[in-house]
Amino acid sequence: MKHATLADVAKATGVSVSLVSLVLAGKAAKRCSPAVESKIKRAAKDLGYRANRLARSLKEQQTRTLGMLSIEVATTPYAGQLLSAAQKTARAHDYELLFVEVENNPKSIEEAFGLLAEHQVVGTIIAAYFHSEVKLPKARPKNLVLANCITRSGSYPTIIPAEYASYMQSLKLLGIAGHKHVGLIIDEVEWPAVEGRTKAFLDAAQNFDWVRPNERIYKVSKTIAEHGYRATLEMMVRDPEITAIACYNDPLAMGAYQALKELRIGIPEQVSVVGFDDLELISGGLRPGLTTVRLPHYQMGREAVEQLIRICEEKDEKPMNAVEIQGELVVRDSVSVPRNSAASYSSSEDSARSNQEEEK
Amino acid sequence: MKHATLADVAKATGVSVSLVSLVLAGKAAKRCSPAVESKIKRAAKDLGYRANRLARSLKEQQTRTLGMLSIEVATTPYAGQLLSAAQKTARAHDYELLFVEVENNPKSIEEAFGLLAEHQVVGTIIAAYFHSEVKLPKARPKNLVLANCITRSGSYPTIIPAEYASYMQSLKLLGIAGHKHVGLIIDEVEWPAVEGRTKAFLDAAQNFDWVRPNERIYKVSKTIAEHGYRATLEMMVRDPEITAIACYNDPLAMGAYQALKELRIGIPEQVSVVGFDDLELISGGLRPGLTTVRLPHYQMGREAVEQLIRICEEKDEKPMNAVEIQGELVVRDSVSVPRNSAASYSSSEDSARSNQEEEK
DNA sequence: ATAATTCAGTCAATCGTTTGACTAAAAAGG
DNA sequence: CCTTTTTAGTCAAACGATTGACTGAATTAT
Repeated sequence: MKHATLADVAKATGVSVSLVSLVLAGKAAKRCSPAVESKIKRAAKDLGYRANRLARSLKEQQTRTLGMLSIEVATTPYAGQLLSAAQKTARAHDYELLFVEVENNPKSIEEAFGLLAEHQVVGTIIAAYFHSEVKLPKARPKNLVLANCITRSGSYPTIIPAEYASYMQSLKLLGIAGHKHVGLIIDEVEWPAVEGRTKAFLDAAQNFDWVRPNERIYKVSKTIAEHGYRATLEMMVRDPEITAIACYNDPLAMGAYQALKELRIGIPEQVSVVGFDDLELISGGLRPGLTTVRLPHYQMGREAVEQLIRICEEKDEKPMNAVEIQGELVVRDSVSVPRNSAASYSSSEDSARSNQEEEK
Repeated sequence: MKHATLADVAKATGVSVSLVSLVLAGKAAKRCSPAVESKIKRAAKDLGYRANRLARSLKEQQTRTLGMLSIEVATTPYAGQLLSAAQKTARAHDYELLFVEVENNPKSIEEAFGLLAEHQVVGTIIAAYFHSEVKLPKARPKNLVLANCITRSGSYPTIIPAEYASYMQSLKLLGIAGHKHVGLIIDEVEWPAVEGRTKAFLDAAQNFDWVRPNERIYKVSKTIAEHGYRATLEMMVRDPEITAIACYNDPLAMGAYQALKELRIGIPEQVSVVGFDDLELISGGLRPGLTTVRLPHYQMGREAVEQLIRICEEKDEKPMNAVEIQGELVVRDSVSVPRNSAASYSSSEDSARSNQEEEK
């Protein structure tokens, strides 16, 4: 059963297609008598009339569809946030989202661009799941916004997390609490995110007079719990003065917890821990709850789409280049003031006290 | 700069629009000389011609767009899998995915249906992020497939996880290992998933002669680590004979780990643990690695789209109703044979041995 | 009474693509 | 040489919605 068209409504009402179109679009100013108008509206409703957007867009030479290019986005926990925000925001402006997943290479992206072109999208968002760099093909659509990624092959409006400022929030918390011996566990690969957070660490160290910060940066090859565990073990044995561990992300912090618990080091009584990302599953699931920073994936999705729509509708006077969105410090229970003295940690169980304290 | 159209290519080549269309569609059988044909193809390439799908679909009275209705899907870690699979599968068949997120109520779904109708989608998938029930509005699109959810308001092709069989795999592992005292931590809400997994537990109990299974089901109001922690604490204190804990999902298992570690109960030497879902962040991050079951989100997405396309193209002889997809047992290190004797657990630290053993 | 204006609509072209029907010229057949 | 067939194309209608230009009747103004 095909959908009702304007012609169907017109026939049912006994008027011309034009009039039905005008009335349903609310543009029948003085062209239609109230009686006929309501008759048309009734018939449209009865027939379940829905405008055919293909036809409309063809005539208007303009769709209301946005392309959403996701770079391998779909397999990560954050992905949904951004996508969800993008879709809802688009919807709120009466735009639709054509979702395409691509790989992070110019060829795959070019192919997707072509597809989107066939669908006459008016604008395109490229979103990555972690703050990364993307290489674009030579042929590019005209309205393009980047979310959570950057590119050197051109200058486009870009929405990225404020790595430095966001991370600084949790580091400041450590600094204010009085920590002087802080270790950092971070990815060895020089992502933009790594750069910003490392700089934040070093600046915080300077501001708060942290001791030997450069020697206390532990690099890992994968930012997963396992590596956080190993790095923490190494850190605490080599450098028992440390009273706080800043982790590049929550999975690393999860590993840090495991190492600290194994060493019978109380969190946060003996060592404070901060993470990054606020993966609720981890940060909310750990005991004690992990103090971390929530990255604004939802806002990034929203901002990106709003920006894109502004560009598409040419409401944008001066297209800005990169907007940084600040994360939000989520305070749970993994940070306290530093303990007084340095302990000597080995695998011995001299201080199982910490766990006792937790239980009371 | 508008896109090149058939007319542009025709003008550039000096032939009619029809011929260009025919040639580019490969339907110019005996209607075109080889010379002209290659001239047309050249011009099309040079101009970067891309067919306008709106116009094509309008003419053909048929799009190649599928609607993807996600029920609050986008905020969960699994979401991406399903979505990614769906998009890639659609792409592989030259279909596009129009992504819309909805709430799980008939009104929101009806609104989305309307939108999709305007875009003339040929088929629709409704996907939920956990195996749940959805209520549909009266008005429904004709080609509809459900993924990871069921409905009582009609009969549609449905792709759902095989809860019973999937969960049974991990329970069987416990049974074969020789466990007789197994506890279950499960959601108190009667989702389809809860039903299937509870039945699997009871059947496994029967098959393997587990002791008092009915008394060993612990219900939680939220399936998060915190509640798994509390349930495990209660379970182990009230019922110290237990040698294995089956958890409804991985976050609960994460909580179980925390409780067991706090009680100084070694995993898996003293108590084995199994989870469900295989949230890599948790299952791969815990120490020891959590043995769990991976739900086939990727396959569900793929199957759903393939099924839908088959229906749309009417290749489907007898439309099947519900297809259950089996999960995959992921064996890590949280299961071993049961310890010999029941210990008495309190918060005392008599058996810190377990942790020692792990480290050697 | 006539002209001007308003009212209540209709007409027709257009967007880009597809495709069955048509045609003019060339080639083949008798 | 005339007919038939093939080759190499063109024509035109259609899909559904939009909208400026138009029209015929009724109302108002002069």
